[in-house]
Amino acid sequence: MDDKYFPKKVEQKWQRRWAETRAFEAEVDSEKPKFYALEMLPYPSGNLHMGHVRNYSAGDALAWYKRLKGFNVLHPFGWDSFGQPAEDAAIKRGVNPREWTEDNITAMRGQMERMGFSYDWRRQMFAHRPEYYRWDQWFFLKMYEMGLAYKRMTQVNWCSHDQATLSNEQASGGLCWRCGNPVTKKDLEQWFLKTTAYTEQLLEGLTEIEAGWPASVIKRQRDWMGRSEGAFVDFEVKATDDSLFYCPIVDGLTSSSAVGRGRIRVFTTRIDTIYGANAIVLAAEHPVIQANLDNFPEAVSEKIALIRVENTKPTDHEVEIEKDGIDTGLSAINPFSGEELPIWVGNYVMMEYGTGAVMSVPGHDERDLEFALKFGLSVKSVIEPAEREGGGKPRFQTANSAAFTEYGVLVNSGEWSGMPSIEAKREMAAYAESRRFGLAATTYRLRDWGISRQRFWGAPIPIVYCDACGVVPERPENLPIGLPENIPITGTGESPLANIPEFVQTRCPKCEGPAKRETDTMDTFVDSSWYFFRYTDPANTTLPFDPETAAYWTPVDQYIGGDDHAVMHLIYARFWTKVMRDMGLVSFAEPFRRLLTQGMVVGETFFDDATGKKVYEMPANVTVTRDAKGKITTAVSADGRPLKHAIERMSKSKGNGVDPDEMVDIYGADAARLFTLFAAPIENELVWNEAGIEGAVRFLQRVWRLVLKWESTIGMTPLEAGAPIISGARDLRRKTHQTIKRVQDDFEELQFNTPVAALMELSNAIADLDVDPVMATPDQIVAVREALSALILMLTPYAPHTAEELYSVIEGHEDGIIKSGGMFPEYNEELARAETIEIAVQVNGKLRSRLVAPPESSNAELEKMAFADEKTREYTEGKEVVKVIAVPGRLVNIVVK
RNA sequence: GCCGGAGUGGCGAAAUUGGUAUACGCACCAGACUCAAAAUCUGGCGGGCUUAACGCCCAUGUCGGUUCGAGUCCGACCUCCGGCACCA
Repeated sequence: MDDKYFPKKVEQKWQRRWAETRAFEAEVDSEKPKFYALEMLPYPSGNLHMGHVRNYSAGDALAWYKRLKGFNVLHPFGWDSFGQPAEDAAIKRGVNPREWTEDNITAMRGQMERMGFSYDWRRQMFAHRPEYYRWDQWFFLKMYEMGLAYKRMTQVNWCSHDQATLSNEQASGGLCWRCGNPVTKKDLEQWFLKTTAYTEQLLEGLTEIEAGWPASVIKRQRDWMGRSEGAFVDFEVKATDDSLFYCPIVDGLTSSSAVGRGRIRVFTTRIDTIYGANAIVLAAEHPVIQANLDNFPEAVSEKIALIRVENTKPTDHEVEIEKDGIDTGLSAINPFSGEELPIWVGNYVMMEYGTGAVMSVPGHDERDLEFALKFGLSVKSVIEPAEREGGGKPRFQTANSAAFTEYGVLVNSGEWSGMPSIEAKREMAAYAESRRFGLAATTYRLRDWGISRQRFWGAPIPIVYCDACGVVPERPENLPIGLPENIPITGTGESPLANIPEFVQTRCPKCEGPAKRETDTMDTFVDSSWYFFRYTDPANTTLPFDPETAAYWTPVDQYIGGDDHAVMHLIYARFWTKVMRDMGLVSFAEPFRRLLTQGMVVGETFFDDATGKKVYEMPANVTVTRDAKGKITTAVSADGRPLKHAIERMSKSKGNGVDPDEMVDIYGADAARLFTLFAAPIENELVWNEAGIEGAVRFLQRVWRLVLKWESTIGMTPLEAGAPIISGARDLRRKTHQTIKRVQDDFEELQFNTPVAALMELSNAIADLDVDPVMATPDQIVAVREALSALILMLTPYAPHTAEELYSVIEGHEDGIIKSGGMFPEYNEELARAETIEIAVQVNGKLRSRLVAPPESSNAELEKMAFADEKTREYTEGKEVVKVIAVPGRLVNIVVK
């Protein structure tokens, strides 16, 4: 054993040994319990950053822990290697996207290996390779067959900066998820996957996984599905001239036989307020409006066109959009009251939600009120607060007050007056249904997943257009439909594949006649929707994976990644799994039993106040002052210039990234891993602090020196389970077993930071045993040996290289921990038990004294000791004792008057 | 605006879920070793009062409440962070 700890030497040695011994290769083994540990796959940008390191360090720690606990652990890795950056590089620098991607993967793979993560590299998947994406295409064909894939004209979310279409999830907040620029709308024919067919299942499934997922992610998914219960109500259109106005059946809402010509259907969650309706307001895109554009007076048509154009503009949520609209001149009959209501077009009604038509009730809806006030429409109150506090009459709505949007009691509502809202909602919907002009209904915010991308670097959609046969799916045996090599990529927003005749021109799979290929490729989120199943059977050439093999490994027991995928990847993957279940490939519906979302790694950055230029990436040579809350108020550089301070996500592009390779070079992979897990709870944001990692190295060095000190002594003494317990060694053995329990309990709770503190305490305890090993008694040697052995094994998840090396020193062989049957240390309750414990003595709830007692002391004994205690007597003497509370093992509280 | 989450030393953070607040680490201070420095080791380190010791008082964003006892539970407020955003 070296006198000093040389991380690089140890790390290289064990990385080689692990590869030679195939230490982390796992196979189906029905004798052992399995554990599937999975981290979200990265995009191969070419650079590993500290966020990756944190993510994979946590996953690797868990994988190691489970191995040491005797599980058969599947821990695979792969690359989300389709996508835009490769194409951007091709456009900007003329490189080949495939070569660029492969080079990046090679570079990052090297970085990953230097970190020493325990992956089964044989199972590596690459989204961009035909062996993988042929199965994307295979799934697409299956879904097409099942009626889950379809094509339609739509307004897509369009990012003009990236020249790319985006799904709703990717355009959340009106901003592009990748570049952050505002999203506009564009008309395009697109392929969709019917995620909406699974909305209810996706919602119900959340209750099943709720316990193992972060509450925030569950909540965000629920919000994203946006279930809302209400009713459809059909309003009959009263046109000035019936022959001119056509009122088509609203698409997709034909389930009710009551809908037909001459009616407009609205969706409302507040049918109880229907007597307060003053207008019907339609989206500019509503079919009734679009079908009749030519029939409106010119001024009206122009206004509608204007609103439509405004709707396609980027949305800026900082600024509230002003209500706008126009009276169409049409009117409709309120089926409840018989009242005639004007039909308006309003910019605040969205075609994508509900039916694209609302009944405007300004007395009880903020938006409708705003609209009514702007255009001078009448406002009527039809709901009163149910409880009249103080017995006074409730205040009536006036036109200028805020809308009363809560539930209450109906007024001015004909025969329904006096009924509470909740009851009225149910009864009025039922009434509408019986009269065939409405029905109770549930609508969702979730929409189908648009997967078409006018991009090159993705899996081609395996569809052929034939003049004779129309839209024809490819034959599965023709897969993969490969991407052509060496083609010009322009980035104009059109599908690059459309310009490649060799790709486009093909034969119809049905009639063998000439035909054209679909030139759009799939959203890359398709690749990541099922990759974790491919890991179970990565070489399969007849199916995406063998169902039986997958049945052994899946579902994933623990998934770890960033919460930025809460509503994209994590909804798509759940959807895909449900589809696979319906295809008979898997037998469950939820792919991830437990989910852990780790916080971002951020860096403190300082800018020169005068020039705005970044001057210091790390705060090492910056002097800062902080306010009472610890926030940095001023920062000054070493040469006295004032600096601006910012905390931002670490990345190479921001220039504040700490390069993992550099960390490994200076401190070693083990220290880097240990520090990222110790510095903060895994779900918190981690502010990178260079000094902290030095603490991690120091700790590893201390452990190294401890082993060095005891090496020769304990090497000669076998560890005997039943060794006698004598005096000094007793405390160390107790500490060892208490630590085992703490570390184990915390790992089960996925707490990675607190076990490190426990291990540091144990290490300090061994060092505190101030004995020259040569003079040590046998029981001391046994205790030290046990403590060191446990310490090293428990250190493995954090610092596997160092642990392997030290373990080989103690055990005297070089097989590696896993191959030599190393297990997580056994916890012994008997040894962990304290002989004496400290009991707090409180008088009137204030700590006044402490006493030492046997842990099994009864309440009566504790009380007796407390009253006998001199310090306690000072506070109780001469006072009336009202009450005594004793908590075994903890405290005695004496209440005196 | 609506919905979540969080406020504990100079900093990252612990606290067996109502029972001895500040574990562990970072930074800092002092000492030992050294010609010196680094490294290492030892000690100190929430605030206040007290000449010092013994000790006492106050401290988990603020103000109340429940309780023998509150960082933890309840109510109101303040601040910060995140999510959603005209969803009818």
